[in-house]
Amino acid sequence: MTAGDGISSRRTTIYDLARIVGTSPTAVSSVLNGSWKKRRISQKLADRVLSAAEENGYALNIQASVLRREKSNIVGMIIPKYDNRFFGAIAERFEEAARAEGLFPVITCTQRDPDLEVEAARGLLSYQVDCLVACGATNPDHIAELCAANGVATINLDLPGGRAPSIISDSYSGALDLTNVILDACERDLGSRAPLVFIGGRLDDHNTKERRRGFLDAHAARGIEVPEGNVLMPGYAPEKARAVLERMPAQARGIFVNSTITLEGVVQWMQSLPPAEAAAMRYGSFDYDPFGALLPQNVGMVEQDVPSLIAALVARMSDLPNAPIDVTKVPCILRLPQITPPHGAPSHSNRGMPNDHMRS
Amino acid sequence: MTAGDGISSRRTTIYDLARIVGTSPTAVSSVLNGSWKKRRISQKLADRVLSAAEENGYALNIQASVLRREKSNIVGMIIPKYDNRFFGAIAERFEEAARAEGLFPVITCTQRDPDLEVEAARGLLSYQVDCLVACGATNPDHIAELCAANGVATINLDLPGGRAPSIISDSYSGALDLTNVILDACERDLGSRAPLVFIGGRLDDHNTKERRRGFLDAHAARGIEVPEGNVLMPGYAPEKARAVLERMPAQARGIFVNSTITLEGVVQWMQSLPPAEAAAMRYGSFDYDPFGALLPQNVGMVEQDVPSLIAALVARMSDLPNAPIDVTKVPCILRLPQITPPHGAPSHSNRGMPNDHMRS
DNA sequence: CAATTATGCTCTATCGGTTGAGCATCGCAA
DNA sequence: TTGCGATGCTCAACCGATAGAGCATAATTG
Repeated sequence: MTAGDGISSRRTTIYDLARIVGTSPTAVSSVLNGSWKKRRISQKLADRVLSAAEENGYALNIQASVLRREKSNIVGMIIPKYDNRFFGAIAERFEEAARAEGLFPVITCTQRDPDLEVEAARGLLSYQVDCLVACGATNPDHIAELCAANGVATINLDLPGGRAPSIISDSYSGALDLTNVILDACERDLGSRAPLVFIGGRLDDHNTKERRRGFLDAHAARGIEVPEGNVLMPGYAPEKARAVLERMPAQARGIFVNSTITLEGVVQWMQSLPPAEAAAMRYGSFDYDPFGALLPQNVGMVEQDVPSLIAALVARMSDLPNAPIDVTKVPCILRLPQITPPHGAPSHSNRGMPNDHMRS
Repeated sequence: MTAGDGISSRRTTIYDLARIVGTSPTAVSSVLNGSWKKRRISQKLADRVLSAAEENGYALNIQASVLRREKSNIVGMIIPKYDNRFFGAIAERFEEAARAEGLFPVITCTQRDPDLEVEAARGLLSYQVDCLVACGATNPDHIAELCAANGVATINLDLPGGRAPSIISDSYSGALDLTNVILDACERDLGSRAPLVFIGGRLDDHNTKERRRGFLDAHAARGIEVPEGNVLMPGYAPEKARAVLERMPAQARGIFVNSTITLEGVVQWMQSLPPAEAAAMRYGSFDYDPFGALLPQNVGMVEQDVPSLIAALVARMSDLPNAPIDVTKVPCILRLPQITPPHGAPSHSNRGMPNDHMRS
């Protein structure tokens, strides 16, 4: 393309191209959006239009295009944070999947702020999104209502709602597995059969509720009773976790951590213990983090299967708006610590070792 | 608002509201966009319009609005990945800052793929962005040309370019500091004055070039010569790092890691060493990761100052399009390992301990 | 009381692309 | 030579919001 002179006052439009090529704006439009075959434009004219567009660095004005069309092909997502691997992966995969479907993804981050969530949703509605994905929303039903009022379909991701189809991880089974792994490690490494401590989240949060249920059931299956004081749910923040851990039951040896964010606080707390005391502890955490997985007393992480979550999401999106209001549960992946192989030997593989499912 | 019946065929427009309230679309529009005072609409009518909008769940059609206006108030950003703390924080803070300025941010992730970068930039141009931020772009000048051809201003973030203002971290000074920290630790803990190993990145990458320069200068200032084989730049991927580390110079005790992504590979490799051998190593890394910071032999991380980077970015954005094509360097923050306090004592604070600059 | 100003609103064109309808021209068969 | 479909393109309306111009009516001034 010719390098813009930097002060090219106006952007190139189909009217400019029409004048340059010597044809009508309609012909230009149909060539550029691919409907020219149907509209019986000659190959010759199409070629001329395309090369003129190239030469002039033409970029479609989506605003005008969407304004006229019935579907925008824009799909929106609200997401709480970008600061952990789970949500980061969700955002990346969602963008990838949307593009593969010929859709344009717009993601916006709501900082776990309920007001910002609604504001962000309204913002995306302004973009005429065909569909809005509410990921980890504190009040998915409110979002769903707002969208319904505008005739826009919604899907809930990560946290379920009652007014739209939901795609979530099977937190219960994941928690059951993780609890068993930690209990096994405590018995094997430390000879302890004491109940674990559950830390992080809030009881009004669906995932926390399910994970707590799995945690308790795993104990029950072994006939281990869990005192109420062993379940600590002060939210997700690391500082909160550190604070409540100061009052942790003395005999506890194993910790079930509800999220990697909370895990930060747990690890900080553990590093403040005398080394011998810290060495006599084991923990496992929900959500996967590559560095978190490498920390000394970590005996397992439950990774949410992001590619499958997104695949389920895309499948539901194609059914919209007639999709049933149901909940799809996607199994989690249990990641066990990599067995450190003898030096120089090929790295020994076990289920879910740290290199699976990583960067594509 | 009245709960949508789910089949509300069309979205509410200003024409609907005008009919409901019994006034003109112009009046409705001016009330909703705030220009009603200037247009001498009465408070009474404004109130009626606002409550009708509320009741009908009205959401502005940005497409139509932007189409008519001269400025879109949309700012775009392309970013390579969401999978580490640095880019995650950049995305979050950028959204926050843009909203605070009354702008609408649209971020799109390019997977470090040069073609996708251009495609994504073109996509954002379609949205009539007023300004496009190219963050960590492999070819910022290409993006800048594309934008110039459309009369859109660009700013480079993280990696500099020659055709637009650039905001980057002061990699050289950060690398100098980090190298000194690692050298000190090797001497103090291991009694070693051997040159460090530099790992990660590519020499055609500006940040890598600057960090390598700081790395070499820190050695030179101590009169330590660095053999060429100590500088390993096989890209950023963890597997690449692991592969080249197999051929690491035998006498090396300290490693300068160019990014947290590369650090993943370094730590995996180190865990494959016999424990005694691993214990006799120290490393430090560019970019901060809360879990990475807590790993045993980590003696320091250099955190890029995201809030300051974004502040500088916003400052430049307000100068556009007349901003000079210059490079703004923002100092990095050196994060040293937290001194583990005696059990029960209040946590001892040193420069850049893990809780500074974290979640707001 | 006429002239002026202020108040409160409406009309109309417009942004750029899309879509259905329409209009020439050409080739070919009857 | 007329008729008819196929080919290749253009016209005009429209999507929803906005901005400038305009036009009543009410309030104020000389």
